Amino acid sequence: MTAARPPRLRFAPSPTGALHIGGARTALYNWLAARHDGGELVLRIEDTDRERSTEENWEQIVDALEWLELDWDEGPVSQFGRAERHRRALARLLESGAAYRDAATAKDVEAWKAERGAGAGYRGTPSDEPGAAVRLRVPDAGETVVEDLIHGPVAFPNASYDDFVIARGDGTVLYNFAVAVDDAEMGITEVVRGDDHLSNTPKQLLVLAALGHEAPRYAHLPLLHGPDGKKLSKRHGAASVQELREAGYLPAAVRNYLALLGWGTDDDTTLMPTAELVRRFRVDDVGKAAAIFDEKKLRWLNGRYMRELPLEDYVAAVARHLGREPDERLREACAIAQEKAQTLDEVWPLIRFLFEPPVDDPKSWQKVMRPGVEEPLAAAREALGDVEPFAPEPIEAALAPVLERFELKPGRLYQPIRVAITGSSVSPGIFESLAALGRADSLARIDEALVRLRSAKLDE
RNA sequence: GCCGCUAUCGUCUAGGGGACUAGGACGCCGGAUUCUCAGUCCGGAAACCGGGGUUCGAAUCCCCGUAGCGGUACCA
Repeated sequence: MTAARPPRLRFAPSPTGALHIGGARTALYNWLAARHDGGELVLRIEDTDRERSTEENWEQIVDALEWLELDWDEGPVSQFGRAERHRRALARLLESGAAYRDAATAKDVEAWKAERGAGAGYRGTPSDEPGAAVRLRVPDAGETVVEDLIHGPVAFPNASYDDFVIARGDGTVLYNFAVAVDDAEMGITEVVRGDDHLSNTPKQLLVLAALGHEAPRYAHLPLLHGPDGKKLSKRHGAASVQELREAGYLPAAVRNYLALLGWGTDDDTTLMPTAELVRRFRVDDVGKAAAIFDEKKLRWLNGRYMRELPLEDYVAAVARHLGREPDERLREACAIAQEKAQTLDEVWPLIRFLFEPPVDDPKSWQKVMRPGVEEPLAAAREALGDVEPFAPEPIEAALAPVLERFELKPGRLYQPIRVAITGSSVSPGIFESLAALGRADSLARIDEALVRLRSAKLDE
């Protein structure tokens, strides 16, 4: 047994819109780290910027996490809702002299810096003016070191940091202050977040030190980039969790894929169910380099998960995605399509012919309904009329003599049948498709195709 | 500008001084499965950013450069 207490982590997104894939990965890593050690996960929404925080954005985050099936033990906690505690901490710093009021504006700070030369951290002058912001005193000498779980120790010279603003003139606090106070007061032991916070960490460490709090352990995750190597944005296709859901991906596959983006095992296992992820994941093993989100691999992984799903679950997932009832017909349709789709989105085109008339696809028709198909197709129709029972194997057996009689390669007969009953040259296995459609509909559709074939001939 | 992070096939990665003729996965190319597509199976092409060091030996350690990224707000 290890001496370490179970860790307490937090996922702390700002409610500025849909949860991005990068945010989702951060959430997943926090969740995995917490579950791996039997720790706790707190969901805290960083909403101290009132203008950018809307209720709708809150819901989007919660909704995304729920879809990903990532649960939390506490929250969602509103950071803004902890304002009173922030005020108390602020008062303490003001009293001890660790922080001071300064009336300088951004312009003043700029001027100050222009005078001292680049690189010098701003140092203000205490003021009693009403509306003055509160700044933290940053030491001129020495450095602040972040002992990062992923990067190792990273040193930042104190002189390069401004006496930064921790509270606005109106008394509301700023991010770097609120985060430090909350992490400490909420008993957070491990902070796992994006790399973009690494250079902010010294500020938080300084706040923690001024307050006399112990610092949590930090792990800064490399950022995720789009296929062009740039920071992930809306331009990169499915960039949010919601878009992933709409594109027909399975939560379990997304978790597996996301886990592998920046983290790997020494044996390079790729397919890892969530339980295995929980068992093997360690933040310390996360890589340092930014990764690019590659939807191709996600598709492949998703296909693997789709095929391994028990039929009941598969039907349920497809029904939910299509907004249909998981009835017997859908169940039958899923049974013949499961091997073929990589995303839930790809299922409907394959099974559509079981619910609607054949699609009108001129390309398929032209490619397959060449001169000479009429006779064998008519023969196939006759053979199909006598099949008993109307099931895959008997159907195949009934069609074999037609193949022989016309000396056709299988595709020469099956493709026309496929186009006749589905309208498309792509479908599940032809025998399964016929059986699922049923004898009456199958024959009727082949008849219609024959009529169309004959009238086309007359037109020539 | 200043401060910081990062750098292995197209992509995700393994590898952390000799086991590297640099391994796996996705993707790609070719072949097989004599019903399409998908799947599956087999085979193939494909990488240590550049330059200096340290060392008997460097993808691995150090330095410089280059590139990418992040921070530098009374945003988060």
